[in-house]
Amino acid sequence: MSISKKEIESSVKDKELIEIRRKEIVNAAVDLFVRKGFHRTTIREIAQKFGMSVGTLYEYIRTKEDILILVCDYINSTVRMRVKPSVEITKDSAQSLKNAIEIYYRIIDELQDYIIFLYQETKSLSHENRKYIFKSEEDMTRIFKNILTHGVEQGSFKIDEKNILLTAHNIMVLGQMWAFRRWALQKNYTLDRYIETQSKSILDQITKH
Amino acid sequence: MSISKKEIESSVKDKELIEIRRKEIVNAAVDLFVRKGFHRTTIREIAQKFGMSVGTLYEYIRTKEDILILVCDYINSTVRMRVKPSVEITKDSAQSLKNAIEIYYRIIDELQDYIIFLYQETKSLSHENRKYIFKSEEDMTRIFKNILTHGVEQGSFKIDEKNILLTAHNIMVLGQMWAFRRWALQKNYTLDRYIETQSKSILDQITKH
DNA sequence: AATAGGACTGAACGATCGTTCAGTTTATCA
DNA sequence: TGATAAACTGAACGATCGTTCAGTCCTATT
Repeated sequence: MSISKKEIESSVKDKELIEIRRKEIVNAAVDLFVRKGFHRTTIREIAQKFGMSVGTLYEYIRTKEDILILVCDYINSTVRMRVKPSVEITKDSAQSLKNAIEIYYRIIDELQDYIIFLYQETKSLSHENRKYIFKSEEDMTRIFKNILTHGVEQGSFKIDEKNILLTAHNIMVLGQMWAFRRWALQKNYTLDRYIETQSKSILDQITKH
Repeated sequence: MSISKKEIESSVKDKELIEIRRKEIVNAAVDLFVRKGFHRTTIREIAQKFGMSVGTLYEYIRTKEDILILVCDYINSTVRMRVKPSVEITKDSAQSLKNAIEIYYRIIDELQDYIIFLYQETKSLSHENRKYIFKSEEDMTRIFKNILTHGVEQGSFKIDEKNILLTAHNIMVLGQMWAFRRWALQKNYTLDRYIETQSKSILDQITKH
């Protein structure tokens, strides 16, 4: 599924073992990265945390950046894998959108440390790999875009054709904001209230009055 | 004005010279930081760029993080100094808000590299200094909050008391999004269109129908 | 049991970089 | 003009860290 996993070379032959070890690496690295940041985390720490030597670690990756790719990829696909199956496009477009927003925002709340990490460390990736992260985010945007387009087509929503994409981005950013502005928001609002308020104002905005 | 400048110690006695040198340091550092990131930029590069030796640089700061504080502070106060005097609370609240949004969004467009930098490197600051950055962002939020509150009081806007703060945050994040989602937005919209669309939808949402 | 090769180990390497400090230059003022 | 202190210099220090590789361990095959 994920592109990067296929592209990162390894000196180990056993494909299955590569999968197992890389999962261990990601599990160890994701906590350290989120807690200390990419640059402050050392290869030694990661190796120690999943109980292997530095040398072995380097049998499964080429560089430290490879680990960052694996981690970013893991976070992205975790979010996507949990949103996608829960989202359904029904006849009641307003309800579909409301559901999708709620699911997405709750996952952001749950994975807020990871979301913030993605925002902050994307720049540590090479140009090539950064493009991959953006592509992944565009996949998520498309989910909301589809719901919106469907709602417009069947007459539930009233959005200028050209603004559908923008609305999809707004929905996503207003969710992610719950994570990266938590220092201000989470003192003043509960998650439930936040979801309710934001989704109400989004729906108000696009529903025919 | 800025807290940090007073708090960073220096071995140099001449207060005026400190100001001058620190401005040189910030000017040199801001470009390098924005282009290469904080961790990838070396003290040597900064010193070389403003034409002084590493030793001299260390007469004006204590650690590398001090430079980061100076730079973050510089970016924040630049934005604030340019927004604050241009914003005025008039009788026409809707127009006041529209103006404030336009001014803020245009500055974000102009300083987008700096805004992204702030988002990404805040985490490299110590807890103490991060709080300072958040406080600075709250100052900006207050500008919008005041306009909104004023509009509600005189009956132009209809916002639940408890949601005024949230609306202010929404306005700011939808602006900052122009910078940190430029990979998607700036291909599809012009700044003028972006400002128009976003401010229209914000105003629609809070204006009594 | 012998052997081959895949998987693993961690000490060592080399490069980088923040920071310091002994010494030099410059400016000030008696 | 000479003395004093502030300002400046950059080589050197010490610590860190990504990466490598010569050698060991383990497992499967004959």
